[in-house]
Amino acid sequence: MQVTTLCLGALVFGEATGYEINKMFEDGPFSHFLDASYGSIYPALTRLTDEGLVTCKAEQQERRPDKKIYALTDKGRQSLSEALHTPLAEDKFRSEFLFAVLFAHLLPRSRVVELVDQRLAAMKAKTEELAAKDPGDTPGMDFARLYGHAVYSASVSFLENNRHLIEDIAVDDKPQEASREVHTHV
Amino acid sequence: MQVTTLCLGALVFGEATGYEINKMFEDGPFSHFLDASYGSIYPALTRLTDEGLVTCKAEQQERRPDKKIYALTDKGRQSLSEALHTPLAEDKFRSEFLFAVLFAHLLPRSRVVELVDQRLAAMKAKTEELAAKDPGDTPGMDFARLYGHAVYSASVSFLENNRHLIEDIAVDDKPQEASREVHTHV
DNA sequence: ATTCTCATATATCGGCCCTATATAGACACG
DNA sequence: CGTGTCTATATAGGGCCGATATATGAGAAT
Repeated sequence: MQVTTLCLGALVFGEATGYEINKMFEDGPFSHFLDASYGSIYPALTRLTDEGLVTCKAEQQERRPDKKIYALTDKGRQSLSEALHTPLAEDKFRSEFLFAVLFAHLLPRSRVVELVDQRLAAMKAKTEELAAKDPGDTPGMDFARLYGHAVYSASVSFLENNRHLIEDIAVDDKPQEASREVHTHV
Repeated sequence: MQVTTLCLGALVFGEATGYEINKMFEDGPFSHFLDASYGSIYPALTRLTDEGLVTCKAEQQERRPDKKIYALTDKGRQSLSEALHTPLAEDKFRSEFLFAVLFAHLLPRSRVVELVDQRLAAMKAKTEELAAKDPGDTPGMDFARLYGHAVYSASVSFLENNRHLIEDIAVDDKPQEASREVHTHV
């Protein structure tokens, strides 16, 4: 699914600028399971305008570059609908953490512990973030939020209960490093 | 983290050809949380060879193109270690299913049900796949497998318990479509 | 018997996309 | 009064995926 389609989706929720669409992917309702950035959003909006799937009205601002406000056309709405009726791609999941875990036996224990701690903190933050119900959310957003919450909760539980599995296969911290640290403290 | 680093990781488990490395991402131990394809793997291996991070010995085969077997050098092993000691990128998760769910109120109920069914089937397949312990797996792979199993299980449970939330906001199937189907049956 | 598909194996092209950067004014904080 | 952050658009460079090309052998289907 291309960024153009994602932009059409973003505009279902109302007209918006490229900047605002970017925020939806960065911080907003899409941020947890989609990504797109300026480098793809602006060209996408230009293409969509050329193809008549969105309209673009430039709002003149004093001493500022024009704000370009994009809105869906009927053709655009129909195009999105078609995309949602064709087979969807499977979820893509990419985790450098799990990649690193594969080499836990090559890493000092302190590094593995650090990685798990960082990840656990990030996961807990996400869980909390997704626990808060926003009254402005649509039912679809609500479902996605609850889904994410369920998955992140499971993730946190697993990590807490099983972190020892990889921490115990990591190698002991190098003696010279440990002693160096001690010395600086003493 | 670039594909070059991923290739270094793949070669920790033993020497391999580009084709075999691709399989590790396609079907093998990496497939659940990483991806890379020919278009990036072959150029990566060339770059790594040029930089002395891997060696390449060509094994001549009768009536076949040479098989190029790559192996890690000490420099390569060190480079991987360095990569694992620098801050890792956060997990990336991309789900067209959740994107589609945001527009459940614009889709016919039958389509939403279909999407959930497909996804549930895919998730269950993954869960089963990850339930099987392979004696050849390293402890790191085992951890990653169990992690995936926990997350996918939670995902299946959530979907089964909450699918009604989005199915109930979908619009009724269009009368003319429904009646058309009925007519063809009658 | 023959055809078709799948598996082995390498490699590249086109196009999409991310990262980083440039530009520029408003506003707040110290 | 500088520094950083927010609004807002845009592009260049480079990385990566998907599709395709090339060869051949094995096994399945017809």
